Amino acid sequence: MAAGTVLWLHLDDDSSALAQLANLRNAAPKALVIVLANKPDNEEALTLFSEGARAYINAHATVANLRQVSNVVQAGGLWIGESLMKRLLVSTQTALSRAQAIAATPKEAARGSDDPLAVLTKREQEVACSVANGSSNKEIARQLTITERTVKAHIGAVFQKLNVRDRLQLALIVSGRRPS
Amino acid sequence: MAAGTVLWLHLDDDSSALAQLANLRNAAPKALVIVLANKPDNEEALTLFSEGARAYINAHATVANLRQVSNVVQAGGLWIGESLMKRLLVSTQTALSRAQAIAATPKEAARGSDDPLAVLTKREQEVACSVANGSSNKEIARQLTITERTVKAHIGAVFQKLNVRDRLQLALIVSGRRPS
DNA sequence: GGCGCTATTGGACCAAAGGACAGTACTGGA
DNA sequence: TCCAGTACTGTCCTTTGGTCCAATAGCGCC
Repeated sequence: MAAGTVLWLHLDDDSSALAQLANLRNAAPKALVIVLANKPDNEEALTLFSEGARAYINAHATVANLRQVSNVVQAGGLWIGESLMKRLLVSTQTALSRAQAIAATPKEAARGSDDPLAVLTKREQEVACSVANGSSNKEIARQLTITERTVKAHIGAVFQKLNVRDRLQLALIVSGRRPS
Repeated sequence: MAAGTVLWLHLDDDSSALAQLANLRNAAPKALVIVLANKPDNEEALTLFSEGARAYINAHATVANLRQVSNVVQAGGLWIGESLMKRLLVSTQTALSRAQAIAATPKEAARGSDDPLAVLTKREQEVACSVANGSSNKEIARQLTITERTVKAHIGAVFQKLNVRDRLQLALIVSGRRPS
């Protein structure tokens, strides 16, 4: 397999993305791998980039987009989707400050020193806390006297910002932060 | 300034690189900024990327290289030098694995005082722990090589025994906290 | 053998959760 | 004044989660 060859890896949802990429890169270490994900996820993207992926993109992207990505990768670049970019940079920041925190004060690192809820708006923090207390959307709606729909909107925003897929994972993050 | 315009920012060694970029991006928020550094530095690069730079490269690179980078950026890509890439990914990795470790440990928290899981059968404890780790029914089914249906059966039994109404409250209990 | 507990699965059914796509309204800057 | 961010609401639709009823099978025990 010559260097410069571009390979497209369409992720199979049924097994570990990392394993799939690792396999492929084992077989063709020098290929430039573009990963197509059915359900793009920031964490997954990071993991895959660290395994040597050169691009990570929604499998349902337009042909034009795919061609563009291919061009970038062939030219030696790294493709990070527009939407991913912003958040990736944010998380890179926190990852860095965390890494630094670990190096500086390993004691604090054990408890997660920075507040993951900091990126959330006031309202988002409210719903996030309620979710973490085990409330249902309906209950939260009643609590805050807003529609269940609005609760979902806030929760959806929180999921994106904290990069979790459901309320349970959100609860784990929030309660891990404040073991009261 | 139209989106898609590429700007080359040759860093002045005498003032803060971040400030220089911030200025430029203020003036042209939508431009794609390629940063040229006389003395490339990974830390600096990260800072600049988080400020919205699209590429960071040695100012003394060959013309061919610069053209290549330009192509990548114009196509919407991100250019990250080889060494930086490696470094960036490593720190991301450690942060990730740490986050995962935190997310995966609530199980142990429950082991200190009396274990509410004691009333559960072995299998029920297994699914309860998986639930508390944020896994979906489908994932648990795969993990234990049983049907999703069976997972539901176990979970239902757990709900009754622990007197909770859903997986989130179960997770909170297993994590050693009380749902309010 | 019969009883109870555990583990497993099926089908049907309904509620909750969450995404996609849109839209209105207010506010604090540049 | 225009713009970005925040808060809020709507509809449609798909996926998950959870419950009910029902069944088969292994295991230890009296």
